[in-house]
Amino acid sequence: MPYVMVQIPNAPAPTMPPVPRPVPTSADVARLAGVSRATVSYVLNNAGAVRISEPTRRRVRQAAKELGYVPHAAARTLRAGHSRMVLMPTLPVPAGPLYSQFVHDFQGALSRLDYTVVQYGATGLRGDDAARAWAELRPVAVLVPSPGVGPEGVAVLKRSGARTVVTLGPEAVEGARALLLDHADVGRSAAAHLYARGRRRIGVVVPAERGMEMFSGPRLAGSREALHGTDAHVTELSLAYTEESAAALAARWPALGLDAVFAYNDEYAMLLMRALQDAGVRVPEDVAVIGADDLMLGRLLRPRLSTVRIALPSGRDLASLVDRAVRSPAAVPEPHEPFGATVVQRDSS
Amino acid sequence: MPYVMVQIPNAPAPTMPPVPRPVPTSADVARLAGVSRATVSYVLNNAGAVRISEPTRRRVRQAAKELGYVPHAAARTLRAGHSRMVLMPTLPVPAGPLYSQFVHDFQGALSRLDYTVVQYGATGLRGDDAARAWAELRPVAVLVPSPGVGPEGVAVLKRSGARTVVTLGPEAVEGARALLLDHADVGRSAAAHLYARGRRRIGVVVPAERGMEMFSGPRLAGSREALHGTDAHVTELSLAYTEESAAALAARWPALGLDAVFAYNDEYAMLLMRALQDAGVRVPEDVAVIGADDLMLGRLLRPRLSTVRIALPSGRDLASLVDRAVRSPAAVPEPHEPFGATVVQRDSS
DNA sequence: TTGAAAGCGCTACCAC
DNA sequence: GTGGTAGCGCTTTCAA
Repeated sequence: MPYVMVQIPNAPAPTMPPVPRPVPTSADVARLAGVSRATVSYVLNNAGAVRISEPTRRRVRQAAKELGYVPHAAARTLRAGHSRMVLMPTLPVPAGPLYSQFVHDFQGALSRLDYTVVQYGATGLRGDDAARAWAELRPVAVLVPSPGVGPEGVAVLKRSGARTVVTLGPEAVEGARALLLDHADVGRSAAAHLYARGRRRIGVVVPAERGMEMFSGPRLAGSREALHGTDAHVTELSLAYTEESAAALAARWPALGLDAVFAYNDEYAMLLMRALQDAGVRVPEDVAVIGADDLMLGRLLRPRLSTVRIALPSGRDLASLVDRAVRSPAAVPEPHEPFGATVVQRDSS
Repeated sequence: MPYVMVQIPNAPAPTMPPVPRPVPTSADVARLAGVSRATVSYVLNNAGAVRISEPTRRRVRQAAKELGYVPHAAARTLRAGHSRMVLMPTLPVPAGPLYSQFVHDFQGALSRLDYTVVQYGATGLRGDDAARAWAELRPVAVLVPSPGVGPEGVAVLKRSGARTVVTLGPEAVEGARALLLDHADVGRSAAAHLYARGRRRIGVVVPAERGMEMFSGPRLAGSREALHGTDAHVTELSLAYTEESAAALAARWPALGLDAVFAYNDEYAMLLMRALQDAGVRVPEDVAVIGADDLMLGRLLRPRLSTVRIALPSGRDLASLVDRAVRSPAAVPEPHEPFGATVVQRDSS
C-alpha cells in the first residue's frame, strides 16, 4: 500500500497547530483567476509585448491582491540571470556621521537609478571569505570600503557576475575601480600643519576601540611619515572614547611634554580638548589641537577646532559612476585623482 | 536549414569583444571533477548523511577552487524554501550615533547566531509598497523602525514567510512584535522637566531637514501634551543644522521671550546653545536648554548639557528575541514595557 | 489573446 | 559511495 503515506500538499493537518499557510505563488494566482501562470506574469509585469484583455487583467490583479501575492525575488533573479542589487558590506565599526551621510546619499541616488542598495552585515568573515559570501548574492555591483578585499576577492566577485567592483580606500586593488581615499594623507596633512605652526613634540591619538585600526593606523603612519627626518617627534597616544580615559590621558599630560596633538578625528579631539582644558592645559597656547573629518561640532567648540577635511566623493557622483560601469563594463575607467585632505585651520592650532 | 542560427552556448564569439565568461555553476564543477552535481553539493555542504570518499572530496574542492565557483544564493533559497536573512530597512535619514551603534550591535549579535543581516535601501517606496518590496526577498525576520509599516504591510510580510516582524517605534502594529519606543515620551519628559525647573515659556526645536518629522513630530507633540492645561506655553522653533540657521534663530531670540528650550536632540542643542551664547544669551540663567539622546558631546559642553536619555534595547537582546521568534513563532510574546525616557539633569537646565 | 513548457542553479530523495 | 532527477517560483519563447 505505497500510497497511504503520501502527503497531500497543502492539506491541512487533521488536528492542531495552525499550519502556517504556504506562501502564495503565481500558480495560485493563476488558478484563482482562472488563467495560466504566463498570463499572470504578463499582467503583473505590465509586459508591453503582449496584449491581454482588460477583463483578464482585472481578474488577475484581483486574485493577486486577494491572496496577498508577492513575487519571489530569488526566483526572478534566478530566471533572469542577473539582479539590480548593489552590495555594500557594512563597516566593522559603527558608522560616523560622515560615512552615514555618504551612504545615505549613495543609496538615494542609486534608488533613483532603479538599483537596490543592500548593506550586508558580514561581521566575522574576513578578506576573501567575505568576498565569497557577497558573491553568493550575485550583486551587479559592489562597493567595498577597502582594505577589506584583495585581488582574489575582486576576481571572485567579477566571476560571479559583478559588473564592477569599486573600492573606497587607500589602496588600489587589482581589477577593481579604486576611489583613492588615503587616510595616511590625513595624518600627513595634520602633522605637516602642526609642524608649520612651530610645534615639534607631537602626539597622535589612536582610538583604543577595536576595529578602528583600519583608519587609525594609516593616520598615525602618515603623521610619522610627514615628520620623518625633521626635528619633530611623534608620540602615539591611546585613547578610549570615554571621559575617564580622556581624564587619565590629561592627567599625565605634563609628563608627556607635548606641544601639539592630532586627535584622530573631531570627536576624539573634542573629548581630549575638554579633558585638557579641565586639567588646566590651555589650547592652543600650551598645546595645539587638530582633529579630522570637519564635523559640525568642531565649529561649535571654543576655541574653534582646526581639522583636516577629507573630500569624500558625493553619493550621487559615485552612483552615476557605478551605473555607467554596470552599463558598459568595457569602458576603461579614467584614473582617479586621490581625494585630497585639506587642513582647515581654525583657532585650536 | 533551421540549425544554422542556433547559438551554441558558451561558444566564444568569432571575433571581438571579450565575451564575459559565464558564471560557473555546480554543474561545471561536477564536469571538471568528473562527478555528478549531487556529489558536488554533498562535498561543498559537508553533508553528514552521505559518505564521500576522501579522494573524491579533494577532486571536487580542487575543481571548485579552480573555477572560482561560488554557490548561487538565490537558487539555494529557492530550493530550500527559506533563507536566514534578517531584513532591516534603512532609515529615510542618515543614522545618528545612537542608531548606528544599535544597528552595529544588532548585526554583530545576529551574525553570531548565523543570520545574515541586510539593510535594505528602500528610499522612495512608502508604507505597504515598501513592505511588498521587502517581502520579495523572503526574509525570515524583519525589523522595522516604525512608523513605516502598517497592519497590511505586516500581513504581507508574514504571508511571504517572515517568521516574525518586529517594529521599533511609538506604536504597536497589529500582527507585529512591538518594541515600544515612544518619542512623544521624550518630549513629555523634557517639557515636564523644564516646567519643574520653573520655566513657562518653552521653545521646542523642530529640525528643518526633511525626513526628520518621523521623530520630531512626536517629540513636539509630547511636549505640548505635557504642558497642556498648565500655565506654560510651547513655541515651535524650526532650525536647520547649520550655523547660519542657528545664528538667525539666536538673533530673534529676545523677541521670542522664551526662558527654556527643548532642542530636539543633543546635536541641535549644541548648535543652538553655541549660537545663543555667542549672542550673549546666558545658559541656563536666561534660558534653560535640554537635549535628548544622551550623546557624549553633551557631557563635554559647558555648561554640561541636560538631556533625555532613551533606553534602546541592546542589540544583543533584540537579536536573541528575533532568534527565539524565528524558532517558535507560535510562542506568545510577552508584552513589552515601553522603553522609558529619563531626564539626565546636568548644568544647562 | 492565452497556454504549455523549458530551464535558471541548487539540494535532497531514492536507486543503484 | 555515487548518480539520476524532481522541483523550488519565475519569465519567456513558441504554438495554438
